[in-house]
Amino acid sequence: MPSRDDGSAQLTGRGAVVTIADVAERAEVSTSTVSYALSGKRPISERTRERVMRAIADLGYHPHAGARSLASSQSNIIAVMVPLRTDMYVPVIMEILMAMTTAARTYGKDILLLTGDEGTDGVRRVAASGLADAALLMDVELHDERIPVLREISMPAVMVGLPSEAGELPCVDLNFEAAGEVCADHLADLGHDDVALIGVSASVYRRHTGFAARTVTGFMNRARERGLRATHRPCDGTFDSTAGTLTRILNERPATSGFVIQNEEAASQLMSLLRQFGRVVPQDVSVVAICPDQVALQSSPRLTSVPIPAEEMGRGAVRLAIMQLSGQATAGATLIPPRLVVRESSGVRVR
Amino acid sequence: MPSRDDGSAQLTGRGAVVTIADVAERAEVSTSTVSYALSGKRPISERTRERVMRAIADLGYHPHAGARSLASSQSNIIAVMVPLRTDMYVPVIMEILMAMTTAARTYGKDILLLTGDEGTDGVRRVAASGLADAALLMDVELHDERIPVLREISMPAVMVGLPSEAGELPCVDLNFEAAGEVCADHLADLGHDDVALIGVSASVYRRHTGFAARTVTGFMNRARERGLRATHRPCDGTFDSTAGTLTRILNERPATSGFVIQNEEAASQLMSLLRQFGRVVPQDVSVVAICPDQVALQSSPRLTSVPIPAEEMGRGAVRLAIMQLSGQATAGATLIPPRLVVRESSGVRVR
DNA sequence: TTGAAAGCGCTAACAT
DNA sequence: ATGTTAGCGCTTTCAA
Repeated sequence: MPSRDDGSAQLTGRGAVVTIADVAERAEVSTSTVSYALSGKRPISERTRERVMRAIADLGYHPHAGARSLASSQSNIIAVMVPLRTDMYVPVIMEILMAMTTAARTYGKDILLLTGDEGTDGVRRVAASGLADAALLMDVELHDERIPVLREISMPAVMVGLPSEAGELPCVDLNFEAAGEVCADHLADLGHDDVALIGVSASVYRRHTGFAARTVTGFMNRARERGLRATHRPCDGTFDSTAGTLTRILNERPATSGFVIQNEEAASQLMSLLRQFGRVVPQDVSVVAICPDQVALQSSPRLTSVPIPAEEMGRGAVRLAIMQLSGQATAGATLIPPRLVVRESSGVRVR
Repeated sequence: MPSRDDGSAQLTGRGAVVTIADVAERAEVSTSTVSYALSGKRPISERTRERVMRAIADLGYHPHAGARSLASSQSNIIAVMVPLRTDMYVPVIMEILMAMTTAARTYGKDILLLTGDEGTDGVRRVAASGLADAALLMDVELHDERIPVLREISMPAVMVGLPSEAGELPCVDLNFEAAGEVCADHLADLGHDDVALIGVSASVYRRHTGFAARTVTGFMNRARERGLRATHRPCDGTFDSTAGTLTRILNERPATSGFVIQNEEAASQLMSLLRQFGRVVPQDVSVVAICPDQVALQSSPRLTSVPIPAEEMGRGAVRLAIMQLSGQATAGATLIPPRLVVRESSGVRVR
């Protein structure tokens, strides 16, 4: 390799390679001083620090990530594993992912993307190769095979979702059980006594993906406590499925005047169908959705909803990972309390 | 730092650190032999290779990513920049992203996620720090500020989308102009002579995000060539907007019997509205959508559509990046030809 | 408050 | 076909 002190530009991928030695030379200090000025791990005189910073700016220096990771055994990379086939609504996944990426940058970390089909080997690989120093797992299942692996490799990890055997592993999720309760309460408060929950597809319930079942539990229990007649139906999100589900509910219980819908695809379809069936919202029936704001706002009328706090979940997961990285304890589940936003789709029952 | 030859397990993040030296010792070869056995950059006898592979498996060895990147100036990481606020339909972005991640792994690469709000500095940073050795830019705009940066840092890069000043930079996209043509042709072939394109929100057209305008161009030109009366309307995806757009079209041109819709949110709404307005699809009107299959399939009736080849776009972008990394030329645009899938929403015009 | 220098684990000449 | 070894650019003792 050509020596660098001839001042010629390098034609490698990195362009002109500026090293810490270059910075040290220009600032007339040692390389360790530059390193410490950057990390703050030992006191540096104000005068020296300024000279160093100046040199860094002048030369456009960026520390080499690989060298840093080799010397410090810290990659400053957080791996995020996203299942290929997920139970969650894709825009929510995306929003969480972006929130994670943004949050990670505020801690000087970057996000590495892993697909679920790399499976447990993916986690092992990035851990063993030192590629990442923490892992975030999205859309975890009740019995997730990645959980034992996480324990085994003892790498800081946070899960988005609520598995049953989380044990000491930290996780972040919306409190879906409380969300179900909030919805039941809202409808009960408005005087509705015959209510129905339209949920996600039956296959999701079968796969035991925590969140779906938890909403049902919260909703049904609270409905019973409030003395409501309540029922629950899955729905796979196609128009025909939504139409079938609604038809059956209205046939079996024509008096149903309150709906909770936890299915982003079906939400807007439900509104069209109610209109088509001659039910005016919110005069005849009230609808409460558990969905991202975007979905609630593009329906007509705009939906009263419990929003999915995607941004908060992403940010929270990163924060927990960073805490673990700095040795702080973070065990247990962080359940975000639901928030009810009342819009135009719910109102007092008119008899 | 404690020496490793005392056999004690390390309690760092990486657990028991297995190095190439450990593998070499166990296989009774030199470290370079292990390295070459892994990279294939020089011939290794079958017997030796087997011993090495055996040792690697026995010890559970994974090369240290940082060390590798330092020694080889190749990080094996590809950065992907996704805009925070995008014009594209989010599930499509996600599918492209996942396809990229999966494709990258087949080349032994990993994907690093960058948000658009890191802006041009983000690209500079990952390039200068050697964090990534190629960049993929999603949802590029017609005049994208990241393009000059890409040139300046001379890092292999591929764009998803079709900017106007692409120059020699490779990009991948669906041929939206041809997609517009295909839709016009399909409707013309079915005997429709009064047709309308319902597009994305006006703000997207204003932002000049290539794809939207290109579809309109292809559609309008081909419609004219085929002697159709054609019109074009933006739509922002809310139910009220879709209803308004449709109402206006039907008021101004009651004879309109062919619709092209390039708006995922509005597609299912449009079907409900047509039903509500008493138009039977496909007997009274035909609808062709430019949208992902998932959207086409969850509508009722299922939509004739030009699918967005998300998976192909993601895979193609990675392939082009890999080609550049290995020194092959890849200049210019790769426009994926549209495919028309006829389903139940289009049929011969009945007068 | 600062400097000198020994690695971190790997790759790629340069040997043989 | 294989071994030896000099770095890659940084962090972090150990010294001063």
